[in-house]
Amino acid sequence: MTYSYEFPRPSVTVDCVVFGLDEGDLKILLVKRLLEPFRGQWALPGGFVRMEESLEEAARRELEEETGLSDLFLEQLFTFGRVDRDPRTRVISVAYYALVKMQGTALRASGDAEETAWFSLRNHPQLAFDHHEILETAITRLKGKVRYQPIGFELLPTRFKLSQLQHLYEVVLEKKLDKRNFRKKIQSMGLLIDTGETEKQVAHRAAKLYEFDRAKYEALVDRGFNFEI
Amino acid sequence: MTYSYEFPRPSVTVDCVVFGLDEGDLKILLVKRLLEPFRGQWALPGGFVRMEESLEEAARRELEEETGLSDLFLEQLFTFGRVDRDPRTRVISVAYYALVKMQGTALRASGDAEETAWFSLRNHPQLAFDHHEILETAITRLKGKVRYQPIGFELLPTRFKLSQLQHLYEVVLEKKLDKRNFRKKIQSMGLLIDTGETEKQVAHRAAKLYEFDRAKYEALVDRGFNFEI
DNA sequence: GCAAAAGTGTTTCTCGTACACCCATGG
DNA sequence: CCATGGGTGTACGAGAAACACTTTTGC
Repeated sequence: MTYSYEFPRPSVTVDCVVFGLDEGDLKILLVKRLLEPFRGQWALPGGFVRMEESLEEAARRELEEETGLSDLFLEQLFTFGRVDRDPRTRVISVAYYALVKMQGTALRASGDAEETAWFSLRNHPQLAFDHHEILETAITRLKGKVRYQPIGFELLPTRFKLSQLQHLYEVVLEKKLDKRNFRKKIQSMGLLIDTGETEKQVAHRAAKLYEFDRAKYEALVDRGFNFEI
Repeated sequence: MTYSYEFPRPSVTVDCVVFGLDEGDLKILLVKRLLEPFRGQWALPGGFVRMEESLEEAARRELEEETGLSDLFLEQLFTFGRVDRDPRTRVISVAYYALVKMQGTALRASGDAEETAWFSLRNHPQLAFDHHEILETAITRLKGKVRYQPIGFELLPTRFKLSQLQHLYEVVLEKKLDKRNFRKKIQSMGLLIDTGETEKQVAHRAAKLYEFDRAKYEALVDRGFNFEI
């Protein structure tokens, strides 16, 4: 081994911003820390990257350990490396963001988390480390990306109503959308499968339920299609 | 210190994809490695992150040391962390991409680089490590970003002709653009300063020279303006 | 006077936007 | 029968796309 690999090494962690949609309210998942530093404070789920796993594997493992969540949409966000971002030693954090179908998903706190809970996006406790900055970066990314890639569906149940889809965009983009124009646009893409089902037992006309047609989307992308809301 | 900081630590490097525009041809900057592994092979400029510098500082320092370039547009790209991406030990690389005004910029090889040179984007030597993957990621990012942010100007001299600007977009986006429509669109944004100067000594009608109006762009962004080509 | 690049307007068509009423269902 | 959310069409205007000729300059 040459000299170069013997530079002092920073610690490397992954941290995850997990978004969920709860009856039209955008939420994030936080864990209460069991360990120092910031013991007892709320923070993003995350932890140290092990030598035998990739960064994404580390993120998925930590999410599973601390919150019980698995199989969710996960994408790398940004790597945070300010020298003093951890009060004890040099720690570089590779941040990810995740989207989860909240309805019917139970949380389980364990690992380095004392407690796990969902918080409303604009009403959450103060966060440990520079996690507030990570969160802001994730929100910006989500708002930017949701318009150009069909990732919003990751926040909805597999079968959903058009009004749920519209509401999702309204919440994420923070602006009202016109119902007829929204429906016209989304339907014209031809990416929704009409399941033939409707909602049940509602005190008004029952809505049709749709599914996102992932296979068709991927075929269209190959032909140069660009999703855009 | 708690147990957690005593996990084995990976090495952390930064690697930079440096783009330049040379008479209408998109180029990247490579260095020939002085050290093992991959000694004598071409690679992206980069190196180990030191404990007392941030990631971006590390990227700028390595670029300065290995190529002599400073003060260029630099933005974080992606972090590569496959377990076996370095044959010797675990190395996580935070990749950046940079844009440089090539005309009038001289290179200087030093540091861990035996030699430094520009290569045409689609005709370059095989690269060390997973640097080919990093390069492809950078190209995709550049193509995606150049249409929505005025970063193309970073590749042109401070004063430029409209035809140079159009040519830049044609090269990066890999498609021909209509001259009249391009000029109409770019001029309608009101972000170009007419310097009153023209090119000199050319065997045809002399072109007007423009500068990008960064201050005005930033003011417009604050009012919700979106750059788009 | 010719080669070479600069510069310039109009028409057509697509797509985004604005906008209001009837329908189905449960209580 | 009423409250609640579901579902539908059209007219207008802005901006994208297509397209060809004249101007300036050096040699």
